[in-house]
Amino acid sequence: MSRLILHIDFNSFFASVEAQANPFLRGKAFAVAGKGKGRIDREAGAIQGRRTSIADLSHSRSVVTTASREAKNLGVKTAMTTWEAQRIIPNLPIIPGDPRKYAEVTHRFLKILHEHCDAVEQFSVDEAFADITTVAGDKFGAILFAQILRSNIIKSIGETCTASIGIGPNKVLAKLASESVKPNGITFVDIGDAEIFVASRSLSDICGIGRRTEKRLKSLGIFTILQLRSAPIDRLIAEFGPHTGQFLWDVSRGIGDDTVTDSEGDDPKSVGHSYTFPHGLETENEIHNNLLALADMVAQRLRNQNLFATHVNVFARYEDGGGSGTSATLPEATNDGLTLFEYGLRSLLPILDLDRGIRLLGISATHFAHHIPSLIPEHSDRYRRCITALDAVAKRFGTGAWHRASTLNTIFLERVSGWHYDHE
DNA sequence: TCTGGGGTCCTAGGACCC
DNA sequence: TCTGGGGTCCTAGGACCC
Repeated sequence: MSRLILHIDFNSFFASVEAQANPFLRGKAFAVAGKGKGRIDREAGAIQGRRTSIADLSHSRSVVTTASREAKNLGVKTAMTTWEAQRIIPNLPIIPGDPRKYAEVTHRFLKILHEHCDAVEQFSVDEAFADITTVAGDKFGAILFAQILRSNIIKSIGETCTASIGIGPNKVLAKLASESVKPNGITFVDIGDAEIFVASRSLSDICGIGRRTEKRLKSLGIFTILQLRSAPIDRLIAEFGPHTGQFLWDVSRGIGDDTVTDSEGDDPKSVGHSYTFPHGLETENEIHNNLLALADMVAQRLRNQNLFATHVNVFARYEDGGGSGTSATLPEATNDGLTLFEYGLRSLLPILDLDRGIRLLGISATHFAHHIPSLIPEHSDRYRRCITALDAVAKRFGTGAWHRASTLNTIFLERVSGWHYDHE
């Protein structure tokens, strides 16, 4: 028997939440920018930077995270630079993103889903899958369920936060369905109509077919779902590998993964931060300071979630668009910023080409172990007490409330915190 | 067409172990 | 010492998502 999988997707999520919080924004064109739209932290708002300055948001490389519906109608798009957006709509209000606020709303809608569904899988800040097979029973039960869900969300979150809901026999179809009636619709795809429904969409509509895969398919003479359906499985596997090849063959027939893995209580797989500088970095000293500041932010979040990492990844992007990256295994699981920084820097420096100008630096911690390392010989009690106190400060005032003195004279900190230092 | 910042998963070769 | 096969870890890179 086929399952009933529901996908819910909020429309202009960050903008809707901002409009809910501030009635003056309702019905107006505006954009949210500044903080990334990533998978959120389980403990709400850990990356919150309360001091985000307007200067930060209008620097030439910052982009629009979400545009309000009114702004979208006038041509503002996600991922457009704020500079471009304001060229389209002069004086377009740019609201600094507030992860803490969004995480709170995410928490609320996931809670509603959890109350009624067997399994709920969070897909991003504003999207989730839910298995409603037993709770809904059949097509009519499913549509009724979606309608009740929507009214519960409006009651709990507010009327500006509208969502599209898609229901289908698997996750790919449910997602495709929720996208087919974008603002505020409910779409049901029966398993019997799956092949016809998929064929009515284009290749790039499929979650899992990105720019590259679409281009490669086109180079093989495959431009539509129907053409994809007639491609032999051997050929797809030879071209894209066993995993993607099988996925493509399946998806063209409306076949897909129907297992909703409950993500409640899951640990993240990685925790990282990166930053794009307004000007390329050219000295080892600048690399040092910025990487340490980023490592401290990562470590703080690890401690917040009681995670200990055994691997660290570091990466850089150059002014010319190229990049370098590497990873290192740590001798022992840690959540200390200095340790992440030291191992990260040690593996990054040899492969870094300073002459090309560093436009972005990033560091992330992975491979988590939950147990507390047996001993941390290199750190004194005093150091640990100090870190504990600083974590308390960060928890209260947000990441960015404190920084090491050695990292103070960096471009990155000025941007993140809004502080300005006299470089003398 | 990468503008950014946060993630996930897969592949593949080499080292190393049994 | 080499024969073989299987497994895992490590690193690097690619593709995708919002």
